[in-house]
Amino acid sequence: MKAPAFRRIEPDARRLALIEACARVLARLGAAGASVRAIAVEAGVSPGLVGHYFSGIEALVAATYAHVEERVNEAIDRAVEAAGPAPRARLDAFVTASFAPGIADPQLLATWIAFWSLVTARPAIAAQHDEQYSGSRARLEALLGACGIPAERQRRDAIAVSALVDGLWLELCLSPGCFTAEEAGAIARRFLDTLTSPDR
Amino acid sequence: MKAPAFRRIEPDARRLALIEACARVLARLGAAGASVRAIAVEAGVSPGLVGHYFSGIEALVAATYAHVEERVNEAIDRAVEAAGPAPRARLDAFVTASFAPGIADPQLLATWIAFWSLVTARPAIAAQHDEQYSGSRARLEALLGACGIPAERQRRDAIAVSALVDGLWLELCLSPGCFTAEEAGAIARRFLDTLTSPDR
DNA sequence: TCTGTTGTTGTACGATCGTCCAACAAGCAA
DNA sequence: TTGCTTGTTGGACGATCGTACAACAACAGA
Repeated sequence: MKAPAFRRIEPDARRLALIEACARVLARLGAAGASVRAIAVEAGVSPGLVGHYFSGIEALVAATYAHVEERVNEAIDRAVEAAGPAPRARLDAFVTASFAPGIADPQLLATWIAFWSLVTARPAIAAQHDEQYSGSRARLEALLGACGIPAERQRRDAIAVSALVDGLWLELCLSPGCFTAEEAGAIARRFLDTLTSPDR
Repeated sequence: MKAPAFRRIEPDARRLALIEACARVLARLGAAGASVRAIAVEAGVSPGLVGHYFSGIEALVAATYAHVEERVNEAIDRAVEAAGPAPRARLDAFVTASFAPGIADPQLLATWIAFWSLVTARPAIAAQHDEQYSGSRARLEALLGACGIPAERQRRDAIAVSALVDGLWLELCLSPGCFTAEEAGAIARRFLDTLTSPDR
């Protein structure tokens, strides 16, 4: 009576395990270290299994980006809901959560970099990026609309807020010592003041 | 009488030639394609020469980033100078030039991505990034100061403008079809309006 | 218990990677 | 012209990459 050499698990669960292993490897070793073998070791499976669930390493990276971005969005949404019903408080919670520990994190940046490096060359991945970006912007437009931003300004302002938050997030990940998450949040909230001010 | 098999050139010129070849390869093949051999072919030299001028491929990428960023800064500075003496016009020229063709360019993004992927893991490269970022921010602070931004607000506002411009620039490179360079410039100039408005 | 399905293994393969270094030759000084 | 310095070559080297595939075994159903 010996222990089984491996366990079969549901395909969706295995896919998820590989995605999460990929995210951990990206966080630990960076974009350059995310090889099929390293990911397989992290997931506790053999290298061949990666090819069984994903058409290639690029597809796994793209799926990992989609999964990590979804988790980030969930965390931000929870912060927005926790802020209560006041539209402006919800908008503030959105930007504050974007710089919270675990979100503005150098280890997360590696996943974004690995994905960005594929966007230019692979049309399918560029389409995925466009889709995720427009989804993120739509949620921001809804928050802005609730604050009284007129419909014809929502697109432009959502692009602006998104760019400001992303730029601050990126710099916070690249040089964590340059300015703090609190400063980033204060800068972003001050920008929201100018957008929601009634005299514009 | 036969043509020489190769030409000796001044070390600084050879270094520059390798850096420019690296930039072209990054633009054409992306971060993943920037191998020693591909760069050597692009420069018209043998692969061994790369190791003779740079301690490794990472050092060449770092030098390439520094060089490309300097060229970008020069182009922006030229635009600022061409705007004349009016401080606000110079500030507008700064952001407008940041989205000009050849600056907001997907081909340039590959150089930034290749560099960013090294920042987290390599302390020396992180230090280089901090230095280049603070230099870029200092020039922005000077432009803001000339517009009447008080000294105690210059650091915060420069961080904000830099983040907004970088965020717009990044998205413009990743999805060129999502919004235009003109829209990005308009968004950034509108933000400058709020900063330079006398009532704040 | 036995059988069939298929998730999983482990390796082999060719390609490509970064680095290294002995040999070569271009160009300057004598 | 000759000799010396050293920029440059080009291949060898081991490591690692992504992918493919035949064989194996876990597990459900009979």
